[in-house]
Amino acid sequence: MKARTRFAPSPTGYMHIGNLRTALYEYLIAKSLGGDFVLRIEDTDQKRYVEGATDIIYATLKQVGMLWDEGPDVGGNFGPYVQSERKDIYAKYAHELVELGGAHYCFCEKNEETSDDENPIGVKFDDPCKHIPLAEAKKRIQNGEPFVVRQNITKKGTSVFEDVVYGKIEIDYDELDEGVLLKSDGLPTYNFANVIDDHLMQISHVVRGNEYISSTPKYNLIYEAFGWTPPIYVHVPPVMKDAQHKLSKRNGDASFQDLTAKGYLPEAILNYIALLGWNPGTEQEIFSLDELKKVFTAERLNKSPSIFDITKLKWMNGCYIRNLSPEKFHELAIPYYNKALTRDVNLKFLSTVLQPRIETLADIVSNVDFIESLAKYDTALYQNKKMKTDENIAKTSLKLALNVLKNLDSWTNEALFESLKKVAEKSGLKNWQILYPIRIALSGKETTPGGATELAVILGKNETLKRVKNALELLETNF
RNA sequence: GGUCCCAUCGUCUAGUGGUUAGGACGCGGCCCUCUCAAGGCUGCAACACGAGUUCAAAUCUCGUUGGGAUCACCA
Repeated sequence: MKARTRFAPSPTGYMHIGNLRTALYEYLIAKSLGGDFVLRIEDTDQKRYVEGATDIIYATLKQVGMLWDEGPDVGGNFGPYVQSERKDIYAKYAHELVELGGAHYCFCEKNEETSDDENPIGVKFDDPCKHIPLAEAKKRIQNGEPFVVRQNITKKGTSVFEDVVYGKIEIDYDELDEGVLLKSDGLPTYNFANVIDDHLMQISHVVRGNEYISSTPKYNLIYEAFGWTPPIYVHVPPVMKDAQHKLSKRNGDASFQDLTAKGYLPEAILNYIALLGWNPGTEQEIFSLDELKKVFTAERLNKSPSIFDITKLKWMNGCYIRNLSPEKFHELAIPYYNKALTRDVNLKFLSTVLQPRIETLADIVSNVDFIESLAKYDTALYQNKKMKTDENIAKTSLKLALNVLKNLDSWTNEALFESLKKVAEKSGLKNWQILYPIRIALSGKETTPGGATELAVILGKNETLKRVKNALELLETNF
């Protein structure tokens, strides 16, 4: 049988990291086995539908390169791929399930607070409608009475099933409740739709969060009633924000969109989340999607929840940024330059200086602030024990440097460095006693991306000379 | 509360009866160096606890503790 997996998000908002990771594992299981990855939209809860949410799903999957073989937009042999368009299918199977004895019609009033006061935890709902004869129930439906289809749990004993991640799971049938399968609006609940769709779409591996473990026996009962074979189950543990809270949009935790907006690369995010709960069995950590397809096996998925660690993502993102071609990096950096800079500077060179130094693209902004305008700074910055400089040395160094720089025509990093080195030699100063003050004069900052000559190249000759002159004036009035 | 599941450095993890318990992030130190990064080297740091089984347990069993999930006309 061909491996087929599905990603079945409900269009309720943004793409969560946990969702995306589940999608990744689904994609990798299918692709590592040479199978198909199906996209299905689970929009059976009209109340939670969010306009535009499906577009975010499409866009995200495309950005990370997880292309689907079948789905609402690309079609396929098992459509439609949007659940609200499959209403008739579910209704047909729901009625069939009633005939088969796997469910019954229920006419009880909907009670929003069932799980709280009226039906306290631990007390199962015992549906009186279970005992209505089928013929009578059908008559009431024909008369237009609203109804739901509710599952029958008649089996006794223990349900056993095998999970790829968790192994053998045993749950007593007594624990299962007779949940609603088809709602009074005619749409199915997840509990029913997922079984029908997964079977009809010939899904071989069902990958989902481990919160579904305890209801899996109910799904198996439905498969059984229809005489269908249940899929291979792969329940994955959640991605946590900390030891006790799941990562969730509701808490304002980062979504994929938030991360890319903050300058994380889609490839890095994907690589990072692949390793949150899975490992290759080797010490390799950097993986492209194509590499993952080759080495992924569901058997190496972890059982326990993992905490999303932005610090490690940052490091990994830095690795990806450094591995970018200089051209690509420059292209990605431009929007950030446009945001932070209006001055005409050597952006190409700025990119080469920035690339090895930043971990997210957003770091660009804080790194280039001094280029746009030189903030007021304390001349104490010129004091540095290790560099053996202070305001007085800076004053002489800058004077010497200025004389050479103003006559220098070849404004490259190498040329600047060579000529300043000569200044140092002639004056008996150390290289850094010349270079350190220049760097301060050009930036007004203690630490900068790049050294004195690099900053000079970025700023250009005019601005460099201007800033050195200003620095000298400042030093002369104070010392 | 019932039931199910989980438990190795702060974090992500390797480990399937015999290892100096390995790697990565982070943190500290050193080297390199035109500040800071990057790169190289290095240090600190873990088997939740208690019984058992065994010549031998992070690994197997039981219990305890801690955590998570589930018990909707949400998925």
